[in-house]
Amino acid sequence: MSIPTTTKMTYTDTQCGKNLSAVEDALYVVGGKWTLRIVIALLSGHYRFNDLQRTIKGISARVLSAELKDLEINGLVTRVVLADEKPVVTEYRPAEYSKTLRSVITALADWGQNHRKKIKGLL
Amino acid sequence: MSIPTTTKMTYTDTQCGKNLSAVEDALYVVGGKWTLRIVIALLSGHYRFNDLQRTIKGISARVLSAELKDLEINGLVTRVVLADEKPVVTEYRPAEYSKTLRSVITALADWGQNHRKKIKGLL
DNA sequence: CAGTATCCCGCGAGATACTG
DNA sequence: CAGTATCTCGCGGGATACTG
Repeated sequence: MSIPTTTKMTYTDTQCGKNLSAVEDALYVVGGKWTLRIVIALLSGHYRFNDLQRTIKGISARVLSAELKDLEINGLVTRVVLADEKPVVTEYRPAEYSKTLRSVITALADWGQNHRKKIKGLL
Repeated sequence: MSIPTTTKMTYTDTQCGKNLSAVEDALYVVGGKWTLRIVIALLSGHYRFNDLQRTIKGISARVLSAELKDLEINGLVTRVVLADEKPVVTEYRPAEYSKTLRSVITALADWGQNHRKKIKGLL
């Protein structure tokens, strides 16, 4: 089965492998620079393209557009066209599935907040 | 807890801002392609350079080296030289602080595992 | 074993402009 | 408003080789 020739441990090792590949799977979908930020904005009620762009500082239309497309592919976003005449009106709605990311987001947000405190303490 | 059903919102909005910047802070430290994988390996008991490189498939020595350096700077890793003669022996130990990342890692791992299941179900 | 030194390339992504 | 079209560039990071 396992081949730790030079090192010991077997249990933690397979645990490690599982964690690694699971985290890799997650990061593949959600590890991009903008992905989680977009999901956060969506879950906070920003549904429109320009609104999203304004909310997520620094993102370009091109990137936002591309990012929304594969969020849709990954089942995290649903695109809804409310009006396709004259000035088009579109909404990007967080799919139910995107709510499963909440635990990830809070874990990350908590850690980030705490880390910021830690950094400030060092100055 | 309640979400304003109107298009204008203020509460959720500032919530969104907080989440966004907190998550950005976290991602800044831990959002790199390799960072979390390295932390996982470290927390699983892989302390040696070559061991880490073997465990984390696909990482090059150059990148691992660089990554370990700023993990050290960020207080997540402690470098310990066990022997500096002849064949140098070094250990990279996960700092106490790195354990605070466990919740992030498990949240991500859980989601990744679940996501993989979901994907398989769609085929 | 634990790294460093180079060389090199792709693509992620910024800036800017345009359209139905 | 909601995007698309280009053009451009840096740097993240792979490959390979070398060293104390």
